Amino acid sequence: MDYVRIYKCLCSWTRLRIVNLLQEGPLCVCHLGEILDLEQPKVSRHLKALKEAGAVETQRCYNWTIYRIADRPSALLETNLKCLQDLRGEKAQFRSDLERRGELIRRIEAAPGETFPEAIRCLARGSC
Amino acid sequence: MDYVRIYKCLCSWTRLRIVNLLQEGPLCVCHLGEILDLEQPKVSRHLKALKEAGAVETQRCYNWTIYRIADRPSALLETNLKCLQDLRGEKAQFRSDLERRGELIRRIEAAPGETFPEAIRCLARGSC
DNA sequence: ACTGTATATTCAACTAATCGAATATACGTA
DNA sequence: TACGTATATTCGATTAGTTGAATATACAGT
Repeated sequence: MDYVRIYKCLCSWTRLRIVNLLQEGPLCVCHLGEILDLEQPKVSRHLKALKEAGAVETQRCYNWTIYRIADRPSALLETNLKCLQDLRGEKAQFRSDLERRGELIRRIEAAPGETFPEAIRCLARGSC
Repeated sequence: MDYVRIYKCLCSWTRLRIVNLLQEGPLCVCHLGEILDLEQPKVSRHLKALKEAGAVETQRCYNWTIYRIADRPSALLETNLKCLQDLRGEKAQFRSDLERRGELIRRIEAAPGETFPEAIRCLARGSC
């Protein structure tokens, strides 16, 4: 795998925040956008870079594209994913992003069926 | 330490080659340039990026600036330096750069005093 | 002081990355 | 079929990174 491409995909703060969030569990594009407070096309483009470097994988679920950390990353990627996970407590923004993720998921789980389709709720549970 | 800056300094193939070489031992700018076949200002600028990210340190020795891997890198840097070292056999260019480094050092050690001042020879031995 | 060697910096040109805005595509549903 | 939602892509503008060429600085030796 191309080392430079891997490092390039990791040298954006937004993408590091995305990686941090996905290490906690899969998310769809719109939820990432909501947590990070970024417009959808922006999130999409960053996710594309991460995918092309092999850091994340996608799964289609109804209308949603669910992004998750790649389950068999290259050695260099795996090392960095693990290191970032170990360091996630060091960065205030990493912690607050994870807080927001928790709030979002609780909100989805508590909401009535019409607000969030069942699919998105099973995603929140990680069973999708 | 700033994660993005660290990844930025690692996302250039030239800088990865420099790191690979320095992991084997310290080198001055002109020897790096000779091994990599790059002009001196180019090497200097790449080294600056590595230094600003905390990956390398400098030591002045007569006319030469000797660059070496930082001896107390941040956790993220240390992880990556170690990982790159483990992977140095995977990249043909890493291997051939190390070959060229070996040839250069043998040449310095064998050369008569006028060709290479004593300082540069003690550098080659790592005793400078 | 001057010379020579090693290294660092500046500058403008070029290339790559990022962005907002708009649009296109995919897909389930009525 | 048309519609709505979620996601992806294109476009031109802006910004950041890299480059070659030239020049500046640092320093040992004369």
